[in-house]
Amino acid sequence: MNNKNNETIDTPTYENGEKMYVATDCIIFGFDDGILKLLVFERRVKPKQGELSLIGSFVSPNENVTEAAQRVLKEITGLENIFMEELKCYSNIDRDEGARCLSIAQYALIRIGEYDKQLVEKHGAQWYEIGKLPKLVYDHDQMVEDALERLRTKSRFYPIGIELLPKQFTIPQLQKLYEVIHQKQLDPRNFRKKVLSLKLLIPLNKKDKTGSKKGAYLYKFDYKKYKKLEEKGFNFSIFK
Amino acid sequence: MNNKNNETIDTPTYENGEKMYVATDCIIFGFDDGILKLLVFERRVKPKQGELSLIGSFVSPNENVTEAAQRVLKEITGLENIFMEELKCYSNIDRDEGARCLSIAQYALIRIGEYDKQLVEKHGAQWYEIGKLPKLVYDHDQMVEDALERLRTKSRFYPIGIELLPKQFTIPQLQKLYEVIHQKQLDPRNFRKKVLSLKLLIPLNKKDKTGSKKGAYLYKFDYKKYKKLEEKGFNFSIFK
DNA sequence: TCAAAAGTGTTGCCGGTACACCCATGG
DNA sequence: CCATGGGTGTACCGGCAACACTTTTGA
Repeated sequence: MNNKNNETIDTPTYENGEKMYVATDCIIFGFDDGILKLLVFERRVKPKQGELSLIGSFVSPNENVTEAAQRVLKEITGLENIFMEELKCYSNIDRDEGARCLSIAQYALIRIGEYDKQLVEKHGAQWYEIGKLPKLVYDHDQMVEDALERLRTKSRFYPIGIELLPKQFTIPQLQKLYEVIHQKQLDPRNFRKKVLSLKLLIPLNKKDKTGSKKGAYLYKFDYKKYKKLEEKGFNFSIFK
Repeated sequence: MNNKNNETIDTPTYENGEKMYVATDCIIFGFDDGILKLLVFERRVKPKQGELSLIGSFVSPNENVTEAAQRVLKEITGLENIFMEELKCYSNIDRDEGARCLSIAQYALIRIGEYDKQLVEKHGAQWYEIGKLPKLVYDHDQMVEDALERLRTKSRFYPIGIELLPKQFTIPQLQKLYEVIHQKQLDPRNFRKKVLSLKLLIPLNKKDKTGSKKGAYLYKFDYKKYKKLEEKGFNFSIFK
């Protein structure tokens, strides 16, 4: 047993490390009338003035990464307590030409009717439809691609899609959301049957008439019941 | 449109950020004769000398986080090209009392027969059975818990469990692995039927006699075929 | 009155689950 | 020869997929 050969591992003293800048970037999804959108931000200052980027910030000494992302999100949209999840750490050495800087990307799902439009405008942020997104700065394109992939895989087994809909929503709306996320047409009869069989939608006996003349019944998601089921290993899967 | 109110967001100049130490820690799983194990490491130096911790390192200026983790893994086990995936970034401000330091945890799945025993011993690392694990330093307990959770959820839909078995394995071995990971007894007849129906195991027409007198047929996993299926949205799920 | 979307029901089939017996072999 | 684990077959049932028609109502 000899300590000298492996000092870099056995002795993680701080002199061995080099400090780095740590940022967080938010991939903010919204769903508006059948269209999946992303909130991006036009840089008003150098470097890369005028180019599009995700919304982000450095992580301050007095906060952890999650708190930093929540702070940014609130500053830009006015929203708190929204669905946000860590995506991945981006750490390539040349990802930011200015200095060694890594970013922990987080993706957020927001109800597009609820954000503060004035705040968003003030920060030069705009919604872009997924698929019509221009080039973003640095590795932000990659982040968006990865976030989309995560949204697809995760929404297959967890009801996170609900976070993109208004708190009261109709079954056709929910179906449309799944179709857009998964790029796949679904049979409305089977979709309805499947969704209702899960017994996780609470009928509100109210109709939403914006989508059709007949109107569609509104539901809300039974979060409490879902939480209980989830603990027992239940999976909210719409697809087989 | 006014630039002055939002400089902290619109102008991510490096003066606004504070640099931090960035580390990576590896949660290394192994599967040995029906038992799921973790490779942990006894610290030989201060601080926290003699206590148990995960294997980790600071991220150097000339490498990204993945490379750092691969470096550590090779230094300790001699292994390269093994399954490793980012788990989560741990960034609480007081997680390391010495300095502001965040860690990007990665979990790795290794074939327990293949690592370099001498190297492991030299670094003071040892295998512990999951569930009989003593307290680890800092937030490493939390990392292990999160990694286990990830292993459970991910192995439900992706064949990552295979990474823990020898390259040639038997169906009873595979079943045992699933049982241990998911803490659940499975019916051997149904398990076999299900696994074979996926057509992803290549029979080797050889028997492994270490487990029984009769011997069990050996198989290997068809990675190429799986890759193709995965691209089409196929899911390797053993459970419903 | 009609176009457009919402809502309802049936059937066949595949796959999951439950369950019992024979096989091979080393000791 | 027998204990131990490995391997095979069947029958039932529930859930998924495919598919056509009626309802509502604003324009």
